[in-house]
Amino acid sequence: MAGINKVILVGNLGKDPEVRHLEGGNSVAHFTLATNEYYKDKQGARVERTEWHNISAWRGLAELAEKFLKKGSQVYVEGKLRTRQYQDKDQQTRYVTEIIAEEISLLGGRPGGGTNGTGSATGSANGADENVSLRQEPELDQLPF
Amino acid sequence: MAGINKVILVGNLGKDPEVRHLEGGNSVAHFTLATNEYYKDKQGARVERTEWHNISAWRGLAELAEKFLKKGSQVYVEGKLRTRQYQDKDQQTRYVTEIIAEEISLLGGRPGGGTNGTGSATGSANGADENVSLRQEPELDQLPF
Amino acid sequence: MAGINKVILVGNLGKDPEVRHLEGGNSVAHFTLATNEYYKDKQGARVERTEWHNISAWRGLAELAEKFLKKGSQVYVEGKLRTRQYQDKDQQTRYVTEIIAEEISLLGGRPGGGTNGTGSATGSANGADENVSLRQEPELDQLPF
Amino acid sequence: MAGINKVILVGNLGKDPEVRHLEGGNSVAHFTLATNEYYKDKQGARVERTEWHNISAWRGLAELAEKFLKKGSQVYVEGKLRTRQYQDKDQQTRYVTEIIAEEISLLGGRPGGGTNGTGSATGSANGADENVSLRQEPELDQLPF
DNA sequence: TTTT
DNA sequence: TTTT
Repeated sequence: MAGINKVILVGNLGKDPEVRHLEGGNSVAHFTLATNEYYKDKQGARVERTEWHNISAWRGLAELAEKFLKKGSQVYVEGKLRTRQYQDKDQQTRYVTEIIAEEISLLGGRPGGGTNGTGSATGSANGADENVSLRQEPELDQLPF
Repeated sequence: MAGINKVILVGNLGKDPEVRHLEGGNSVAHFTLATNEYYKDKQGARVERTEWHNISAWRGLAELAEKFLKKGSQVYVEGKLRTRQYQDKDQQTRYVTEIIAEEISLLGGRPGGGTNGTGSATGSANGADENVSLRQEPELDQLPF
Repeated sequence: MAGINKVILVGNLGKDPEVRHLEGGNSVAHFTLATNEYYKDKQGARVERTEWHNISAWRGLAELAEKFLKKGSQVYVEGKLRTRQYQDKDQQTRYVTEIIAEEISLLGGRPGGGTNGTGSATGSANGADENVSLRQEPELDQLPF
Repeated sequence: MAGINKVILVGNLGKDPEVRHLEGGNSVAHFTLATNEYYKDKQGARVERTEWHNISAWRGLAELAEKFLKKGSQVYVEGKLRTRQYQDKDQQTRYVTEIIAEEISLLGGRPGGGTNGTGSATGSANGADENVSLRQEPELDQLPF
């Protein structure tokens, strides 16, 4: 029986996305996303806690990430959880959990959600003036699961 | 700025939950949840892929899990992602990603979604005839983050 | 700027779906879905409250509904909200809010979540033994908005 | 059996919230939220479509709305669907579907997502500099269902 | 490593 | 009635 595997995040990119263009025309972007939450501890002090998420975006979503997202951008990400295993340098099996993006939408107003270290202060260059949003179903057989 | 960190799963338990009763009256349940998906590969063959998720449920949700969930049960789980780090036996830092449950709802009809290895074929004993569903906000300062 | 408009429901069909096959090969299914919740009133008495939702499913999702869903079936429905206006018999403008389905997944175990008034007690005929689940993006320009 | 009734929206307020302070200290805010989507029609022309949602926020969420939200603000709203019936001026039964908010989070960067008709251009007055976010379970027996 |  |  089919199940549901859905993640919904709203947060800020920790760094500019890293994009790799694969042989065959495919491309993939990776970035980390911070989601903050606030609560009071037993002493009543306000505590901030940040959770970091590993996001993978493929094909059209990788292109959107490359063009429009950068360090600090506030985005909505919807996707699915996937835990991959790999061998570390000591040949130990390790696991890493990622969110495979299925929808990305750039949030925030005019001035944009972040500053680009490399300059390009061209007004709302990466702001959400335009409609920066895409939904894309994963082509599962093309992912290196 | 606060973010959104939300996971929604519908799947089946891989094993009976493991419940620990902590000092101080707190309790925590752990279980794994399988979400299946189906797709066609390039040759058009039907492929099934199973993703396994680590679920942690605290306090009231742990009690619900202990009483009503077992291997095979079909459940709805809503929660948040949390990646913990720990030291493995070689003193290497390792990471594991879990879903901290905020809502659990037992799905499925009368006969229940699973068989209990220990017997207890008492009709709808663990079926969803009753309302087996609970939402509970995490008390963040009480979790061993 | 693009927004997010998402509905996630788990509930039971109130009646068998009504399916219309439109000219041009398109088809649409309508059904109502009940979601129950339980709470205690001020006197501590347990109260059940049922919310009814109007679901519209198009094309492949309409076919899935026609083939596999019936009165009582427990389903997961994901979709988007849409409020339509129409003229009632007195030429008054009226509004109705529907959920346009984007994903439907039949839940529940072997015997299935419902009985079919027309018989067909063929074992797990409409149970979720098979993978009865489909995601389908709406072709917005083909919907009669 | 309990169900799931969940709505997730990201959009912009059409007007400032209307807040009523009820006898007994309770309060409720109403506002409309626009979610935009973009698609291409059969001729390939880009079309924008706006869906309007009726949001009701109670108690703490009403106070958050009153203090921090205004026309144009970009917000995340999570809640549940509820269809109310009422008698119109001709004593006809009418229905209206609302989203009862359970979580509201103000999105957007410094300059804030909207302009206040009454002035107060005080920098980030309504921006999301602060953590403007609240989750609150509905006290169902206190809502005028 | 983000954001406020 | 919003936003871009």
